[in-house]
Amino acid sequence: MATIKQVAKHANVSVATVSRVMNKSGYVSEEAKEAVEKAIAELNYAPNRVARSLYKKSSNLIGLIMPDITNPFFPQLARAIEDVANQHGYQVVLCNTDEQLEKEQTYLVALQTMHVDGLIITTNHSHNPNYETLDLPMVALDRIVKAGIDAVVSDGYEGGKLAADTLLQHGATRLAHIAGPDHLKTVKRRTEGFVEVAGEKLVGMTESTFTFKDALKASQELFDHAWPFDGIFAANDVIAAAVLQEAVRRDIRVPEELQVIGYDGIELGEMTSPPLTTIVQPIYEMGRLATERLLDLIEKKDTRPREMLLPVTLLERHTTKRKER
Amino acid sequence: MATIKQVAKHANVSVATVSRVMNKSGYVSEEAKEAVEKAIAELNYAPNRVARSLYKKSSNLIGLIMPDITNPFFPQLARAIEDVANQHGYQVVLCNTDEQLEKEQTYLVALQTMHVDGLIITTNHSHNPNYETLDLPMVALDRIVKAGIDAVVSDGYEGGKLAADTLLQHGATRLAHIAGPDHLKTVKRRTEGFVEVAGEKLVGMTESTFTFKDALKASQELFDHAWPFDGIFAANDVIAAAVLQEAVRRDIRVPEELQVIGYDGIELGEMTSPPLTTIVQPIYEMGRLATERLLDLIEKKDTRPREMLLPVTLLERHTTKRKER
DNA sequence: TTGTAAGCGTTATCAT
DNA sequence: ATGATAACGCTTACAA
Repeated sequence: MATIKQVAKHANVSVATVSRVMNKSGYVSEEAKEAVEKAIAELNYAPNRVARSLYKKSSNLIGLIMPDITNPFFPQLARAIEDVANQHGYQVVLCNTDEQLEKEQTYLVALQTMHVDGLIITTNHSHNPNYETLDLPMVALDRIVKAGIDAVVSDGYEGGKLAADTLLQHGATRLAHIAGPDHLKTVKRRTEGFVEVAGEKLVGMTESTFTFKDALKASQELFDHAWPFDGIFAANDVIAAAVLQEAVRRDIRVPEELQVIGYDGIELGEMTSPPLTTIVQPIYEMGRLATERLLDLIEKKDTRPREMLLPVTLLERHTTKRKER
Repeated sequence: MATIKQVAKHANVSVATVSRVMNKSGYVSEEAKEAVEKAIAELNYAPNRVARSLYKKSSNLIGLIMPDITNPFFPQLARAIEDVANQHGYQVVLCNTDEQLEKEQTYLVALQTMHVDGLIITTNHSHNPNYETLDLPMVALDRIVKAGIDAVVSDGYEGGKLAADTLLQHGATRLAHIAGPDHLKTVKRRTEGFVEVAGEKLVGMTESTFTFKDALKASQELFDHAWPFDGIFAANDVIAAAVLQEAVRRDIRVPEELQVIGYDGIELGEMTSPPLTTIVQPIYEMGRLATERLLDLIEKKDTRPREMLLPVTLLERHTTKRKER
């Protein structure tokens, strides 16, 4: 790769002049400009971002810290983030923490020493002392790290209520629920909302992680102990898929005998049989918003509100009945 | 963040000495070493990777170029890559190209100017002139870029044959197939293998992209035009899921009336009803191998073979019958 | 064993 | 309008 020095020599000007035309800063004669541009083209020059980083203390890199890209909720988020970052000339460094504090810690210093300009974090360790001392622009996504750190999340509480409402309105009278991991506050909200409106109608409830295996086990337990119920809300779509699978194994007809509603709106829900009714979070939108917010923070345009609570919607596919009346 | 200069002052030595203890290079007295280590601890010093990059012309960054992380085949790959990269002190920057030559091009220069040490590419543009001129270590993954570039792929041809064999052995007599996009050579191999052993028994065949919507459309067409058949092989698991969904919509019992086999072995296959029998590629393994190979290339330990063809296995879940006899 | 200083490729200040 | 040059934080000859 050519350097600015070579370009300068080639164009018979100084490096300062080359820098000026690259950055459109300061005065430069038409003549010089043309010579430089010609040299740049001929040498196929592109400025060395590492050198620029060193001087400017800014790398146009953002760090993306998530539990596990393999969890089907995250790829869409990552995609959104990468899209808008890229549109603004930033690249993203991907980090999978498996929710382990130690990995998180290691990444944090790696990211810091490479001078990323900001961080997007999807993590639960609100108590992680690291984030407090860190003075990097950052925004939490789908999780709330702590007051004082920007966050974008969707309205799980409303989502839970919406799920219960829907089930009830579609004629269900005995409701069940599989909650998500207890330590995820944003997920817990879904359960709270659901329980709130389900009230007396709630006849069974258990908990599961977001892996399919665990979800299957939880489903089986629930069917064993709490059956019969005619409406069930799962804390995410993966769990809902497990419920569905277990239901067909038991020859329970969905939605005639049992209606099921998932949560998230990931593509998986489209692929089950029957296709899954679900509460959709605007996942891509969340990623987009978080990244735009981060970029604003980085560029010191610290304007918009600090926490964004996005609305959630019902997507009726075929695991709920067509609305009565 | 503290700099090496501050550490030096704090420890009453020169920056050279600090550098020596950081890198365990050259001589340094026990005394000095201790003083430096103490200073490092006290100032919480971590060397600036940008500065180091500039001097060493190596960033400990690797670029990961893939079509779309949102496609369920890729997250596992990305995870594997990130895992082994991380174990070796490298970070990965994620790039989604949507298979667009132009985006690919843009990323390539961005990555190059930030001095990534190597590239892992999952792309089809074998004719992309960019890769030829680029002199960066790189390995192609799941795709073959061109002779001369390292690649790790799995044995699609054997996979296709295995699928046909299995269907036949399990009593199917009228075979159908939905192929993947024509421009993906590694995917085409699956079709070739399948067709090879299906022979006369092949009664219907069509083609689809890897999006679920398209796959559903293709399935419907196939059912409309080629029915009846009692065994079908889909070029990947997403297409297989579409076939499954369409089959239940038509009240075709799987596997009694129709056996289906997918390809890839992604988690989705576990979540369908019934769970999908599939040809599994060792996805994580492929990512791991590719990355290890890349790291070897980067570190000039250019030893192992240049192309790796990984074996594929049959995972019998419930869309095929239990073996007869 | 240790320190001085050049150099990595930029940007920006300050003369001219 | 342009060119020298210091500075960014590090590594590594080379000298001492």
